[in-house]
Amino acid sequence: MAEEIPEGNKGNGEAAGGGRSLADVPLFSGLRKKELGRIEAACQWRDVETGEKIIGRGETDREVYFLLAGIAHVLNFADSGRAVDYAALESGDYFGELAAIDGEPRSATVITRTPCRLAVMTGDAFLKLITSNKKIAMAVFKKLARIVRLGDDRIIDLSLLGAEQRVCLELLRLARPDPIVVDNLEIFPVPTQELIANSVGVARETVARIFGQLSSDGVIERKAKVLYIRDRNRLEELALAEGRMV
Amino acid sequence: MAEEIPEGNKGNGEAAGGGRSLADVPLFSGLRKKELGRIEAACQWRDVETGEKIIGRGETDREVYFLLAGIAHVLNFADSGRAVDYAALESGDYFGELAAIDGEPRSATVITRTPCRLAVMTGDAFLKLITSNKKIAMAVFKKLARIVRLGDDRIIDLSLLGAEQRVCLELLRLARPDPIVVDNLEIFPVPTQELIANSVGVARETVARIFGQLSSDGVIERKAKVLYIRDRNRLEELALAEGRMV
DNA sequence: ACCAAAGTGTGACATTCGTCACTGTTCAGC
DNA sequence: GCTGAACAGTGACGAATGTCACACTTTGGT
Repeated sequence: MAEEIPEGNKGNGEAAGGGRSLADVPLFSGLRKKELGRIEAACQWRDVETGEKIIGRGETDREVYFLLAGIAHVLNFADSGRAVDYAALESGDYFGELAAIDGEPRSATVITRTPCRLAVMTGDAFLKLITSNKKIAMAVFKKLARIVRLGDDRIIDLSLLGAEQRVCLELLRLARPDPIVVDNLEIFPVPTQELIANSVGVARETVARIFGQLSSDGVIERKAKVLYIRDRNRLEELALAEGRMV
Repeated sequence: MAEEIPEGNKGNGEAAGGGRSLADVPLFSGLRKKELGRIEAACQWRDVETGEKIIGRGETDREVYFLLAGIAHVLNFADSGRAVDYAALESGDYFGELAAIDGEPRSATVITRTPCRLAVMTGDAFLKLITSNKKIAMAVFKKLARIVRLGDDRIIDLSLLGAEQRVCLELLRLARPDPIVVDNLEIFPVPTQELIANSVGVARETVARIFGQLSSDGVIERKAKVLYIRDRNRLEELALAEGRMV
């Protein structure tokens, strides 16, 4: 942990949690204090409100961002207004590395969904980092590999599955064991239907209809901010069913 | 170029073109003879027939392959038999690096579409390579970045566009300027409709119908092994039209 | 030159799912 | 506890497109 900043929050009017240190970014775990300090010195710090755009598709800057607190989403908008959601970023994640690596325009937009605290590094500094530190380089390699794999899977889903299956799969992906009764799965906080729709590429209304069906079948149950998975097996069946049957 | 192997082909009964050298793999361009020799010494060589599987989804090996001659496809099969095509690999490309990087099972299958000559390197050797040579590391970073970008774009297409638009887009992607009349675009060799269908996630018959429509509209014209794009503007219009209207 | 195999063209049909147009519900801020 | 805004549920409807079934054409091998 950075020593000049106490663990608690300091001067973070907006961004909840997280200090002014990169120590909590897994990419830098294992770095010695001194190196970490050097890296921090090369960063700028930024607090942003909910709903602000940090990166915009097509822009040609090269900064790399470290998310120290808050939640942001990686997505893209169609001219029609519909959106495609790629990923949710949380504290400890970084983004913007593609442009730093290949110099191409931003391929996606990043928008905050809660107040966020960010550390900003120039693309060149990031490049120097990944070419000079093997551990960091490997971590970045692994992150890219993970993104590629997730993307490939998503392409399969979109190509071969129907809307209902994709929604069920997404529910399973979002589900976490109930902290109390570990056998039970739940989703908390419940994402909006629109968000799910954008994540699996269907219309919001379709998600609503599928949820309705699942609820009356007793597969899921929504209570306030939590969505309980009542019949995991059934949900998995639905998700795996025969390929698309449209 | 490797000196012990003359430029021409040598002992390549099956695989057309390409010698037994990694010199033509862009990843290794700029390497000195000696280093290249060391890398070559660490490789095994393999010739494979058309239609052979080189990597299978889910397998847990870690080899990295360099394609010295021939064409191979990266794809995945659904249980239903339908396939999803990710990319075509040609001479000079390499593949299999994801598993070497993160140790996870193969995410896709690779199948030859013509006789191929391959150089095979262990995952560990590849890892050593990318952690010890900055130039190579950057080239691999860039390749991964490219894959991520292509995947993201494809996800957008699949989520937002209709079948016809996706097919038109694919045609535009495949089109190359006519070597003689540069203004004209053409596609050669013509891929099978099934291949296009698998690349854009539609049924083969849908591709046939769209091709039929485009032909009678004079937008494309097929002659033997070449597909001519007669009305590029119209094709672009169709590709860009309003988002999906399904 | 012939033949099997691969690839292509098309019709009929059912289904899914997006779109539009609402109403009902929940929630955050006062 | 209100109130407007965001979110969720639902019906009607049609276009897009997958599936099945089959005939036709091209290709490559012997």
